Amino acid sequence: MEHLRGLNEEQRLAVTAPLNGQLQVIAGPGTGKTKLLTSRVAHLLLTQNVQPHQLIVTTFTRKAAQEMKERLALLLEGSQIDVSKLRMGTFHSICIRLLRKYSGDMDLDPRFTVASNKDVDDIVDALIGNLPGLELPEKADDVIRDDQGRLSKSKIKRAISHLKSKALDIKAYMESDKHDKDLLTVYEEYDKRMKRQSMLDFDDILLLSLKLLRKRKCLFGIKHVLVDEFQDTNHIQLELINEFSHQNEAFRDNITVVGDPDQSIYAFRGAVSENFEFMKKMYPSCTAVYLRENYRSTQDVLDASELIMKDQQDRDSKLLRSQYKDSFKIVYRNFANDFLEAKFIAKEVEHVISMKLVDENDICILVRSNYMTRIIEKELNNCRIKYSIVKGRAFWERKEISLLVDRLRVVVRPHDSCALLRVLGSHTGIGLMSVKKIGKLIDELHGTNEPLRILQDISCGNLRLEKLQTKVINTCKELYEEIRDCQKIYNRELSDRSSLLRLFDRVSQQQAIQKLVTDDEEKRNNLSEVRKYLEIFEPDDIDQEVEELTLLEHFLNSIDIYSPEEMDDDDRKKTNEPSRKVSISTIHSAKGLEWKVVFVAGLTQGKFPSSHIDPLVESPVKKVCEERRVLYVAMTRAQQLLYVTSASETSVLVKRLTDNTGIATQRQISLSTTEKLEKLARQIGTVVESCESHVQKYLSLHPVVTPQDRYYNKIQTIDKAPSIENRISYAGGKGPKVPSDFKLGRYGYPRIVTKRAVSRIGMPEYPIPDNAPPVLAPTSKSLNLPAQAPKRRKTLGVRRRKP
DNA sequence: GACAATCCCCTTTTT
DNA sequence: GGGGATTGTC
Ligand SMILES: Nc1ncnc2c1ncn2[C@@H]1O[C@H](COP(=O)(O)OP(=O)(O)OP(=O)(O)O)[C@@H](O)[C@H]1O
Ligand SMILES: [Mg+2]
Repeated sequence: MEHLRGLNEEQRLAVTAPLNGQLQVIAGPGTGKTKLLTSRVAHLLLTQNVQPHQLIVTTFTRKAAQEMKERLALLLEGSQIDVSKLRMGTFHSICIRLLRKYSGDMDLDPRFTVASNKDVDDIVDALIGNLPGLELPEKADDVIRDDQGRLSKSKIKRAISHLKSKALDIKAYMESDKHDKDLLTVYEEYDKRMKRQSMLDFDDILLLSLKLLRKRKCLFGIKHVLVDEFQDTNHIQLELINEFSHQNEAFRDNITVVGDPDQSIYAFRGAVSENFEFMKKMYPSCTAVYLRENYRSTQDVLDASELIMKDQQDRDSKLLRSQYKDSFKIVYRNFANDFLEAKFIAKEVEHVISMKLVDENDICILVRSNYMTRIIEKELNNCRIKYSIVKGRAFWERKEISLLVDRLRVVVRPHDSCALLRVLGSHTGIGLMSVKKIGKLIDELHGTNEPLRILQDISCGNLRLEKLQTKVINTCKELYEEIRDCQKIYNRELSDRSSLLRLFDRVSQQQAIQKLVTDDEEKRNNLSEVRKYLEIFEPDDIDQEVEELTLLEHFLNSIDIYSPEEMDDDDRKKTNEPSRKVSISTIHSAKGLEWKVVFVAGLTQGKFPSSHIDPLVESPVKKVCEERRVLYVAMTRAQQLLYVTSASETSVLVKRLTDNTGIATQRQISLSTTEKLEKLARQIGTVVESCESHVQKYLSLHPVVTPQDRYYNKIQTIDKAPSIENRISYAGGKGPKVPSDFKLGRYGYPRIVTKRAVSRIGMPEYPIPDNAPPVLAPTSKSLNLPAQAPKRRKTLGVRRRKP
């Protein structure tokens, strides 16, 4: 029984549970739930006479699905079983395939497109503009309005998504007695626009699939349904799980779910960990398995994480046992500002890599929100550390890429007004107003005319729009002709790969794209990535049987399902050179993953927990509980070394780390003595040469900074100047350019900050390198500072330790 | 009045 | 990376 190897007693019990029946595995992080689920799939395939296509396995991300497939392939080696036939993926990707195949049953355009975030944004913006009558100050702050009574884009999006995740379509919502009339109007407008463009949003995909499966047993062969990360399923997903398991009368109600209520972090999307209880009520015969052994982390990581959760109400403490012999104290450290925090992380990463304790792939830096990655990127760049930002679909949402994709969409999707309007807006000479006007026109005339036709009418003067400048009309004409040109290059008859590549080349030569790409190597590289992808892209088997779509259409559809990481992987297999990169990720997308070294950055009051309040959906207390779980998930990603850092004011979430002595230190003790370092290396399984010198280097890495040092390197504050610390230290942004003659500080740090910045993050403090030459103190006058440097000596940050 | 360019500030989390 | 305000230009 090869597939049962490497499992403990309890895990084995779960893996070999009967094919028929329901099973819940409820256990903490790193206890091997995902491993168990993978083994169970193998077990069912190998010993229970189950074919791959008779199983549904849902994972939380596409990456997780990919990983599970790879592990399964290993477990099933030599067995003739074709892993690719498994229905494995996220709920969404499984359902998209289903809907394409059975679109006929749902009266659905089989060539439907999945609306991107941008599409949804544009649609909601347009409908807000179309419903000026709904701006009602007296209804300020309701479910769809902001504090001034205007319709709010984000609120509308959330409200609609919320309805759909409770399986309320327009009809059902209308019939519910406590519906909001205005929300209903907005909902209808939204739906109208989506339908017109044959678009489905993420919630539609689940909702329609549920309806489909209830109407017709499309998945009649399914014998068992397996679900990972069950604590983050929402109402409609639980319904889907049920429906999946009702498709085959001979094998009804066969479900295995695994998860951990403490790791439920998607409440904002309707996830309810109570689904464990709901499921138990639905299936009283459901059995449960609990696991205690943790195979991922050291005991210190587990203890610190558990300590954080002590504040959690309604929770039994969960004592996990680490399987590691040696354990190392976690690091918690606060910095004066986020700039220094990022610098510390970069230095630390550089150190552990340079001593060959771990390599880049063993390291991850976790943050609460996406924007926090920028400052860290910048510092890693400074240290020439290779990194990659983990974010599934983000590649396709980059400016240059999405513009290209929009232009491709326009060529083959005649109803796609979202893409057309964005393409239009990308031309110089056409501004917001013109786009809005034309958008409105498309809205009004859609019944009889395709968007492209309307563009044509505008460009040849058939449709006269008031106050539309001739400049705009000319641009429309240009665009129209260009699109026609493209359609000559690529169409139903000319849909081979070389035509597609020719189309790509034509489109990427276009001015708006060229303007973005010149002077920006990264953007250029991104575009050639896409071209490379087009060269090798093959539609999925499953998708191929669906419809006679052209290659380009298949490609556009695949964007909804595949992440660029997979592109990257293909690439890597080809060139056969493993790319080593530090991961930077939000905590939410790091779910289920693990690294030897983990940094959790940005535990700063107001940022994490985010000061964002959403009293309409959750109570503030619940919100903090969820944020605490987010931190718990983050910390439990670590196998050996865990760092938690913050800037300026410390988050309430980590109070216990600072209050309790002996939990966290300010730098890694395991890197600070030869003996500990050797132990650590042994546990990791690497060989570190000359530990002694690395320890010495580590001790000097974060030098003690005296107040005098800080004083001499003090920052000049001025009233109105570019907020340099933003501009220099953050990648991107469209703020003021740093003047070319801008003086950097003595040590390469910015010396001028705005008063506003100082009030926000406090006066920056920069460490002085050991080899810094002496500096003459500037006069207090020139610095606008008190005449005397602070006298009291206080060690900042690191305390010297006895060797 | 429409548009582009510039500056300042803020930024939840994802399929 | 973008929303919003402001300014200068056509
Ligand atoms: N019985 C075991 N013996 C040795 N290693 C194990 C065992 N079970 C799991 N592991 C290892 O422990 C690590 C964590 O396992 P896994 O990812 O399955 O945990 P999990 O419960 O799914 O965690 P999470 O809640 O974070 O998703 C993996 O590296 C896995 O290979
Ligand atoms: Mg897991």
